[in-house]
Amino acid sequence: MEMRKPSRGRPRSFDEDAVLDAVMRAFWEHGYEGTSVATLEAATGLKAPSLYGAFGSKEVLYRTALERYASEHGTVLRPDGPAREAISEFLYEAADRFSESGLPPGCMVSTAALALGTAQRAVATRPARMRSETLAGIEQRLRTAVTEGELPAGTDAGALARLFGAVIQGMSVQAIDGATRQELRGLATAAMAAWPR
Amino acid sequence: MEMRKPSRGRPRSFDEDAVLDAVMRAFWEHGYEGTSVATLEAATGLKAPSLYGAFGSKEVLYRTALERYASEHGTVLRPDGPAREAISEFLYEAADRFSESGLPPGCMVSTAALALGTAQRAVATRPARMRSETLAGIEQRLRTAVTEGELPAGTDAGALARLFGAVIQGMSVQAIDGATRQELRGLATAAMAAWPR
DNA sequence: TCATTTCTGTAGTAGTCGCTAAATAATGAT
DNA sequence: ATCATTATTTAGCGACTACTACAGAAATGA
Repeated sequence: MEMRKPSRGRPRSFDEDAVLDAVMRAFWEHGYEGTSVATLEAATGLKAPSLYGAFGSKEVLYRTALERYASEHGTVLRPDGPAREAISEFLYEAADRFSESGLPPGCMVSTAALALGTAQRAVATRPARMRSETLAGIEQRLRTAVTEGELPAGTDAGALARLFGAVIQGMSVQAIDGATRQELRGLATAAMAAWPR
Repeated sequence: MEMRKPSRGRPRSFDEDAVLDAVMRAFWEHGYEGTSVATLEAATGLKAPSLYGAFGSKEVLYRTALERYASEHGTVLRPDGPAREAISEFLYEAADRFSESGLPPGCMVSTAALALGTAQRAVATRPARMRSETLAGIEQRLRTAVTEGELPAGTDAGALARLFGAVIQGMSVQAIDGATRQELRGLATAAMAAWPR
């Protein structure tokens, strides 16, 4: 992907990956507008020009951090096996991830950029698309389960997908509000009772 | 509640209630940090000194608007009748309210102040408590339903309450993401399948 | 009419926002 | 050593933030 430039000139004094990790945590915890460049300086130990030199702008920094979050802390639906187990695992994994000690609570995507000033609306587009893709992924999985007979014909796959998506998003809110891992797991268990039979 | 001051001096040139309504909509749509005083001036047609004279500060203005939202656009659990119907109505009413045309989408409380800078954390306290109280209210209603035999003994009322709370919160996120009223109602229907039997 | 009270608009405050020009430092190439 | 290139630091940019001193306007009671 990334071309390693032949190292001419003064080398970077920081590990770009570690810095991006710190940036991600800051945005994860305080959101886009709640995280100032001064906050990022404090979180990374770098000065603004270094951040801007390495990444470009606060907006790009946020997007990069968001992609990193998705790839390192995101949850994906297991593509094989029964759909019911895939969904169940998905919910329990979310419960665990949203309550991971040493990491900010909740999901960076679920609660990202829900309320923004008009100027920064461009920032909200990407997380909104991520949420949309998650819903679509769940729905597709459920549709397949219907055609394969795991779910009864006539099951409203779209509504069911929205339900499980809502459960994830609500778990994120409750994690931020201080719900424990045990409570989130109980929530996941209760949600699985909505599985059609 | 409010003492009407004996009207000496120049009277207000604006309807305080209408102004507070406009302020509420602005905060509802753009959140606390996403709404600047300049935004509020544009939304109300007033200048800052009038707003500050009538209310006090942006923080007080937000709290006042939030209380107004809760009393005028909030949903309460019907205290009588079967718990199942109360919860069901609660979900459908939320689906309708979150997709009311002419009003901002989603719930001002569910998605309020989830990610804030450390300085404004005081603002997040009140909506967080409101969410907590909603959860507690649902749980109490379910507990009663267990003791009255409407729900099977051994039902995890706490987990079930968290589930329905999460559904509300997730519906709010999806409403903001553009879900239609019909889709939200379908979500509510799917959620009610989790009701123990 | 006059003084008093209260509100409104003008015009600003100090502080923070995201961002960057310019100087300095550290490296590889010659 | 000297140059070219890149990174970091200092210092500060204009724009915006929440907020307010002040003066004028509009109502009141005396």
